[in-house]
Amino acid sequence: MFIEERYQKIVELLKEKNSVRVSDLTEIFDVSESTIRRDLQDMEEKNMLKRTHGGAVSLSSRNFEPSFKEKETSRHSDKVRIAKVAAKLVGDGDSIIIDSGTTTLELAKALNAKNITVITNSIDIATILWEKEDMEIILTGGTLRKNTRSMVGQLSENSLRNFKVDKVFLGTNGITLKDGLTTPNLTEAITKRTMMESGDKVYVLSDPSKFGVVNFAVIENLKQIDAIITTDEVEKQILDEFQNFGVRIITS
Amino acid sequence: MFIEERYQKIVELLKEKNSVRVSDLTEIFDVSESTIRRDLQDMEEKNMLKRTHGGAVSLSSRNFEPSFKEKETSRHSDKVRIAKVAAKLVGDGDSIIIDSGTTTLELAKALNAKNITVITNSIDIATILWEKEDMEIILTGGTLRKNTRSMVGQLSENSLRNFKVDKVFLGTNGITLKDGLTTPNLTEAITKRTMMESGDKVYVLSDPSKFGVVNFAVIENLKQIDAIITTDEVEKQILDEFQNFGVRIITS
DNA sequence: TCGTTTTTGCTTATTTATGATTGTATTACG
DNA sequence: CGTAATACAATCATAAATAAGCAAAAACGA
Repeated sequence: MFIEERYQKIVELLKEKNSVRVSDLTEIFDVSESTIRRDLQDMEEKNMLKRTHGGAVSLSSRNFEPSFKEKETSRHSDKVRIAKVAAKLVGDGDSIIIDSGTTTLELAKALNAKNITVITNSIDIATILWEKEDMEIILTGGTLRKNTRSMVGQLSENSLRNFKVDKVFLGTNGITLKDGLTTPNLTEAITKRTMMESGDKVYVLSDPSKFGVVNFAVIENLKQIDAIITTDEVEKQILDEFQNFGVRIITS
Repeated sequence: MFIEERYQKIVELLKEKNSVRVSDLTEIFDVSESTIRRDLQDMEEKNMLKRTHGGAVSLSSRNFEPSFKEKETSRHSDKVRIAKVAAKLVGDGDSIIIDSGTTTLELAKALNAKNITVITNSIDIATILWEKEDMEIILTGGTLRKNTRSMVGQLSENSLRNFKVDKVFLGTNGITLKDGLTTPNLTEAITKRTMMESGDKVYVLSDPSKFGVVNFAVIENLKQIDAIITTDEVEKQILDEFQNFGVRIITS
């Protein structure tokens, strides 16, 4: 078996399982650990995978597929449900803004409208959309915030001011009646606010854990929002309060 | 049996088995190893297969897209060498622009100056730099060009005009004395030109295969360039011509 | 026919792929 | 928090595969 064939096979294995172990690969190919390590090193240089202690993971899985643990802890299934509802709001030919965030990332995956224009400040969302056909993708630019992999700051806001889109899909870290939408980072809050100003309709995607949470930086009060998309796990009483306040609630 | 017939037969074998060994082919055709190697070398140049140590594998099964990853593997070592030289030009505290491209991607990997600011229009470069410490990363924004994974267009140029950096590192698809720097896409050419205007020093990273090549869209003539970084594989005579023209050449 | 070009095989020095070994780094666990 | 277990990089030796140069054979054209 040639090196090139091993590479192919490793790529295939990564597609199936998202990760491979050095020890398994030595058995599969019947070669030494040195050889496998060299293979992985080579493949990492060629951007074919990401090495880890003990083996390697596929690049896409690293960025987009939440690991097993993450899925358990961070309400992944809620986010997928919310994203599917949000995706239905996007019609063929729409232009939309998608904010960075884990829930909005799911929205990007779920999008299936034809011929749409998407503006985003998230590198991960751009990478997801990159593989879809029939779509114009515009990135806002800006300073890269490393922990959210999003572009924020003045540059980002300047770009956003060039556009008026049909719909804006925002993520948030906290949402209450009194303080509205909040997030831990001021710069990010300002970017989100600019996004709201660039859209006709503004939707907030929020899993149940965000309700009642207040963070440092206020994005905007609820009056500017057209609807909050969440799941029916949120207590009915809380949702009613929001609706009485004039905010539309869409549950999945 | 004619050479062409051997070629055909090898292609057939590759379709069946996905890989062929030099040793098997010598038996099948009853010729020497030298002959088989020459055949494979020829066929690789004609993009009929991919050589490996010991034989060859078929292209189709390997990678369905000869786009980005494929480009990366061709002349990869050249690119790494060039990138290392370029990386040395970056000093602590510098602000630089890095253009999109496979060679400049290697530069991003090789960067090791402290406390620098990097402006780029490449998602892949941003992703590489994302893991490094001590670095501010600014993305230009713009429309996503799918085959180069870069941001181009008006938005990109507007962003770039906000900055004056110490050094600009550009990729190119072709470089000649007469036509200067050229690339196949007009929009991308304009973005590159804007980058040049935003920098004090402009360096072009070019592997040897780009010399003498002219593409559709002219980026800029050579007068605007401070130096071309390449390898010593380029014929001395050609490099001399460039130097006589007033362009500094840095080889690795 | 003769000189030229192409194709081929052989030889040798070089490169590549691999496994083993050793000391070091990272992770897991009590 | 410290220690054992595991994984790692770096280095070396070796065998296989390769590139490059040369010479012979075959094909070709005038």
